[in-house]
Amino acid sequence: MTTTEKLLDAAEFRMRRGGYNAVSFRDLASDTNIKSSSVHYHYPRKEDLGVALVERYSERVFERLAKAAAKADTPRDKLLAFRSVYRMALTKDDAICLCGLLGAETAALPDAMVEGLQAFFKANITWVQDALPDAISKSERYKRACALVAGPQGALMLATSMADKKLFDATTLHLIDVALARD
Amino acid sequence: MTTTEKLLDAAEFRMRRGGYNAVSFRDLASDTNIKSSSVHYHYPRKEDLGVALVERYSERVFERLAKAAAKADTPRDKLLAFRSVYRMALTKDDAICLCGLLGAETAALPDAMVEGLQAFFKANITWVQDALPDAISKSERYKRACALVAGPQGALMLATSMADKKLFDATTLHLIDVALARD
DNA sequence: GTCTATAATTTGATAGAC
DNA sequence: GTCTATCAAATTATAGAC
Repeated sequence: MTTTEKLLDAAEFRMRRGGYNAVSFRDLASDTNIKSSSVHYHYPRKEDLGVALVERYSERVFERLAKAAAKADTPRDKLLAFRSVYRMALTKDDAICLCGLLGAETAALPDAMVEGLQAFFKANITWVQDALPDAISKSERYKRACALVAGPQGALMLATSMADKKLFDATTLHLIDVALARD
Repeated sequence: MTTTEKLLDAAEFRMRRGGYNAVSFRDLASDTNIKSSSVHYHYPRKEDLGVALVERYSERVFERLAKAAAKADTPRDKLLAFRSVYRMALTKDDAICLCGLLGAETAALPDAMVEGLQAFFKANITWVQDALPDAISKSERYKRACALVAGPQGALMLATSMADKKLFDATTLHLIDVALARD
């Protein structure tokens, strides 16, 4: 594993738990057994690290979505695949979505990071919209896609804060069912 | 306005934009034209301030919910009232829900604050559950209530991050409609 | 790429006078 | 309740040697 990979892993772990300001160069240095000045070699400013993090996170999510969607035939299967990608954030990493947390801090983040977050969410909405049945009108598909992106984000936050992972499952399954109801 | 009120206002404003770590004693001091040591007189540790903030915020939300519910007859009207309380966060304050943002940072917050957040969300779920029609089974009401609490929280985050307030309206209205569908 | 060293600023917090 | 003064630690960041 390269140093930048180790750094991004450590930064993602910390940022997904406490947000942008919960990560310091010295934290990352000790996590990866180098000095903080060496961290600055890889990411001169904290903003650079933040942008790289959002970028890598986005790529990973959409890789997983592409893979999951390839195996899914019906709209329902695709939406369940979408859900499973975010469910993994909770079960595998015991954390919420990086972009969900940073999205909540949007007002205090560097512009370059906000652009990355907006691209992430826009792509999420488009993905879900395309997964919904053609039979539903386009404007209605957009609304439901927004609900299916916002819902799991809120469910991740709620489940983590309440220390109740089942809450994510129940909530998101309900959301999928209703999103597929006839127009 | 008392000094503690001014302090809580300033702290809430900042925390709802950047999270717990985006607020410093010196920020609050300059916001209220006193010195940071005087801020410590009112809230010795930052944790004390955080707990007081969550407490005041929770009280205000449930006051508003009680008022809004008193004027609402049908389940749909009650849910629209619930939505309007969170919608105000966006339209009046141009910020997301304090507890939604802090909930996302749960893993990095003092225990006493997390307890306050859990109480807030639990009471939210109960409120919505009670607002849903009796005709829906209790376990189903619980699931839908979770979705109706998580959904608007995610929608606030999404709308803020995308700088598109209409997104909140469309998303949450859809959520309410489907939550009222027959069991 | 990594290190030592260090700068400049910020942060949470305390002691004690008024 | 607010102030001055101060502290110890943490933070982002840079310069320059190896």
